[in-house]
Amino acid sequence: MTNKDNKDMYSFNIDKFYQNYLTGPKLFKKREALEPTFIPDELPHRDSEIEKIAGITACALKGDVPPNFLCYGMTGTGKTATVRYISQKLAQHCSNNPPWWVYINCTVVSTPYRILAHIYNTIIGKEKIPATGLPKDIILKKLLGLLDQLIKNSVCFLVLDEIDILIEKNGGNEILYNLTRLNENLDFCRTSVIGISNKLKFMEYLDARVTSNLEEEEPIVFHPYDANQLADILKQRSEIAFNEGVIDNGVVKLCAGLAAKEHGDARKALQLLRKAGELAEKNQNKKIMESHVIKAQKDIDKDHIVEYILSMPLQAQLTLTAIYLLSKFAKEHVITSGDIYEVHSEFSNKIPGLKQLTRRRISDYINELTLSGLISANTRSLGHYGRTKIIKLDIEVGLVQRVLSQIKKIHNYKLLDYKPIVLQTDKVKLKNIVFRRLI
DNA sequence: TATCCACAGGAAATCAGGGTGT
DNA sequence: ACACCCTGATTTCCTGTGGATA
Repeated sequence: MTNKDNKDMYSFNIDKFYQNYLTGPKLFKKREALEPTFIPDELPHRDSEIEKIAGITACALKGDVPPNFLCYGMTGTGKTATVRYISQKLAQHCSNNPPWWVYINCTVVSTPYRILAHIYNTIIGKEKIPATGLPKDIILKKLLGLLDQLIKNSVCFLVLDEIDILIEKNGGNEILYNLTRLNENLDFCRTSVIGISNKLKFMEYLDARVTSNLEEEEPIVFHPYDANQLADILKQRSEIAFNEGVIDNGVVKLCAGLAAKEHGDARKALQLLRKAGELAEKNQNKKIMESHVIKAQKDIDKDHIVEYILSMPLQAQLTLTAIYLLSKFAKEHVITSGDIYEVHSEFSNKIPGLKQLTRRRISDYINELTLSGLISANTRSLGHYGRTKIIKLDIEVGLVQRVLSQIKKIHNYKLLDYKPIVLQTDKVKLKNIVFRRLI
């Protein structure tokens, strides 16, 4: 460690900071209004979607079975919000026996077993079904019994958010098949499945029998918001979220514009505005300015990367570490998947108890990192020297360095201090990666 | 032009770790 | 204690392949 590594050391007076913060200007009135989970009284620019869904679900008011249907649209196009909005409205117009709603976020609740358990536990209101252990068919039977017993003569909506995640795993078709035809085994209760997906083509991976069950109605497509619509949404929310007059002219427009560039993502727009507000408050500014938005934009991108890397499993983090080391020290060379494997293998000698992975597994990790946008990979043929993937780090080296050094094992075993030495054994490729401890 | 490297990446099997009811 | 369940991570086995080189 040299002095210049400590350049961002400075003295920070936390007491003073809190004091100033408390006496400084108060911008937020109700911060939750900018959260993605917040459902406002009115949903601007989603009239046609609301109308369609209302039409499909209205028969629940009279106790009939609403058909299963799907909602498509990119992230931040209001799919989940609209469905939740409808559920609130439906309840308002249903004095007796209002429908039940079970929300299942398939990112979190991602296996057939857990979906069944989640539905059961949500309805009964406690953790009655254990997180693991029982056979699925037993739980399905239990669930059917519970539905008939507790939700007599009413409807239960099962909302499967991010339903596409389910199909990618095996068993996804089976659980969807079961869920979409629960009614055949129910006497008193009626269920209806609402699938929410941000991938349009996920139906292709679906079994034909599930498709027909799930597409009893035309899928409802949520189109991205344009900049003006985003501005309307932001205006509406900011009136709830902020005190009067704290937003500078142009801030809303800027947020809307930036988010519109990213496929009209309302979530992003709201996040920008919130972050900008937080920055302004932290700096004790009286107003949120455009400069705060610009800064917020940068911070959000960084936060995403940091959060993502820290949430990865250790082996994935080590794969990234290998790529980091290679791109830091072997600048003049290209990085291949074989190199990454070699370097990663070295790690398993350095960290006690760490399993050495196979090439196959590393290949999967490389693909995951590529999908996440942290790296990019191009398969290239090197003729007699085989075919491989050329990997490139897509984010700033310094940032990767900082994040990786936060990871305990990587830090404790000083992996970032190792240096892969690349010897060129032939003119085409780099090979024979040897590790040497740096002093 | 056939060859052959160094992988890519699909499918199925296996393992370990969390559980269950009897 | 025993037989069995569910899941996620990984291994095993495998077939496929672009294009420089022989």
